[in-house]
Amino acid sequence: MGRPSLVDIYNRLYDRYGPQHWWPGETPFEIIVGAILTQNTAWSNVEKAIGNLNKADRLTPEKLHRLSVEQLAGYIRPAGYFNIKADRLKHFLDWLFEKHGGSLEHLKALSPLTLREQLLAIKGIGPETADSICLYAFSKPIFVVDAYTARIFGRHGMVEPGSGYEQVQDLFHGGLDKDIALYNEYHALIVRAGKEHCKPKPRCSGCPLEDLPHQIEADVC
DNA sequence: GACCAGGCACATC
DNA sequence: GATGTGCATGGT
Repeated sequence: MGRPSLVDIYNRLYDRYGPQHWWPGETPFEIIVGAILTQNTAWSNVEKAIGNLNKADRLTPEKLHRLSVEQLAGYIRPAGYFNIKADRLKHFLDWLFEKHGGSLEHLKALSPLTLREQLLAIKGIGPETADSICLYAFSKPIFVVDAYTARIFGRHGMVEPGSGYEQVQDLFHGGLDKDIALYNEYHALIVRAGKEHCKPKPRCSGCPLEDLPHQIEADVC
């Protein structure tokens, strides 16, 4: 088996797992909040935090913006890192209201790269969070890279070991059609496969990509 | 109890 | 520029 294309790998993942129905958020704003809360955190914990905000009827930009950082932290506690994330939500909301009048429509009207650049300038929003917001909240054609993406494609020798975020992203931007639905589903499938088969300590057995070439022999279980 | 989770900022070398 | 550390809850 030689090196497969990105599309081959996509098909293999899709055949195994089927559509993942991402992003599991109701509205663009809920997706943005979820993107910040899910930083290094299991989605099940994020759901509890978002549930708290929903139950308290706070899940709009206006209502969240009125809360103090301490109040925010109280609601999002189950998501972990709640002090830091409350601060990050606050930074986003302050920026949203100061620079864009609190309007998500205003954000949606920005070009993909302008939106990405502005999001990255907000303290607490790094490349993955910015790109998740661009793709999943605003349907911008930007591929989302996460720890699983780097790990899986690194272990299979498709990106150089130690590659940075943009280098991994370039692989996908260069090798795939600029297709929002494809970007959306591909990232979700990578996360799905990673959860089951690509832990930091390798457990490749049963992985749909198990028989593909691996970079480091020790990475094959 | 150990390990892991859909990162990021900051300190230090 | 690379590498290490703090941040925290909750599931397996």
